[in-house]
Amino acid sequence: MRGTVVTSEQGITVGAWETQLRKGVAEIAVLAVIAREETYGYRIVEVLREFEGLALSESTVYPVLTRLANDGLLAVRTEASPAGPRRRYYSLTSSGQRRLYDLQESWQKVSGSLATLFKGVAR
Amino acid sequence: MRGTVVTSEQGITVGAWETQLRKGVAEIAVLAVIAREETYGYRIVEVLREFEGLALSESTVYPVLTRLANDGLLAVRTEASPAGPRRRYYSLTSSGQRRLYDLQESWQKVSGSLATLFKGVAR
DNA sequence: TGTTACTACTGTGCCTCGCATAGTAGACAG
DNA sequence: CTGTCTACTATGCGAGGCACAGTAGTAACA
Repeated sequence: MRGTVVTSEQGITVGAWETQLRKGVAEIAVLAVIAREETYGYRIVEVLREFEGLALSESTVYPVLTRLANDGLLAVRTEASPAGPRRRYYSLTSSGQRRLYDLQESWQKVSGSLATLFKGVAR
Repeated sequence: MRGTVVTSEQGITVGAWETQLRKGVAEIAVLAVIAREETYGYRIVEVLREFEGLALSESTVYPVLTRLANDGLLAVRTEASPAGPRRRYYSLTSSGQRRLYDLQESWQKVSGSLATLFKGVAR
């Protein structure tokens, strides 16, 4: 019932993500890092390690990248590394940008709701 | 590695929750509702339905309550309902209050980190 | 030259959680 | 006595995070 239903034509979208939010953050964090600058998996792991509470292991990031790319949210390009195997550089497609925007909206709602909820809690 | 390790004696704690955060919000939302006032499962579902992005179904809330109670974070008391089966009223134990506080801390960190991350994103 | 270390990505499998679905049961209105 | 709220219980699935393991490229060092 309610908005949980995926309205047929758009597959996995924000509605489904709001379900996923509670297992998530990973997707939005990865998208945000890529939105700042085209980059590759190993680097994303390093970058997110600098953000408290957002650290993700490689075994989380790589599958996310694969999934997002399969969903058409990311474009890929490979380039030789000066110190290792070829890097797979990811950038946002227009759907990817749109998705990031939508996820940010959802995040704001949840975040705002939680803040409101916390206000009623004596500490 | 890092804080993900469960330091033997305290079982599932904040470290583990920071793993769980990404599937979570449910736990912190439920704890927060109970912190405001002693209440029961069905009512929690109703209350959270009023918060955008925090709506949880009964099949999510009840298992959460059971788990939190088993972990000693909630105390239970039953009371007859004027219009249905007996209600199971939950309140926070001192561990529960402590846990809620810790979860709020973690939430702030993640939330703040995401906000910082978003700042670097052109829109 | 072979060992170590860092870079960079791939693959497998487990465990937890959210949730859809279904069921039980009390109270009460028509 | 049927339907509709209220209130909780039980089952099972799918998705995702992550630990763990493996492969491979580059380079320093003995």
